[in-house]
Amino acid sequence: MKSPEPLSSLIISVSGLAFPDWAYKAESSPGSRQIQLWHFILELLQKEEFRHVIAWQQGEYGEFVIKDPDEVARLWGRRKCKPQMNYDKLSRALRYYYNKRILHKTKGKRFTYKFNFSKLIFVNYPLWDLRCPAPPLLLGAAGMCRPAVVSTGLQSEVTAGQRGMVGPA
DNA sequence: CTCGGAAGTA
DNA sequence: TACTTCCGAG
Repeated sequence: MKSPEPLSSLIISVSGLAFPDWAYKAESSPGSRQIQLWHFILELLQKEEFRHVIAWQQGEYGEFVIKDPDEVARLWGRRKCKPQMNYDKLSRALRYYYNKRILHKTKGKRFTYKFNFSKLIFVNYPLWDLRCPAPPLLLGAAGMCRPAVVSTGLQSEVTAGQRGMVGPA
């Protein structure tokens, strides 16, 4: 069954924070796209209820540690309807992110990866409000830490602004 | 554990 | 395209 809700007014509330539905979609796709793994990881990273499963690495910019690989895999598998998911497979998906420049591995540190935020957040989360215990990740760019109450007007702004590339030098 | 090729799925 | 599955190598 398809959701009949209008794209403009769907707001998802998450432990004090509100996220517009488009925040869950990838860069350029107005329609309904499946959730991305990095979206999911960021999602878990925001909720304190998963702090024992996955959390930001204190002191490191955008670095996070998967404290309970099996649980993260189980949660990911549930979201994607892949009951057979496990850390071996999930980590393979994460490794594909290395070339995509979304993530990279923190060598030596077990279950530790790091986001390449410089290219990710600004393109996909123009209004992201990350108040994680970690460093002030996205400050510095245009003031984005705004209340996530999105109106219809912002959507077109986002859709239009996405092509403003932030590509490699 | 971590890496990345190769084949398969939707 | 974005993984999922399987797996040999380091």
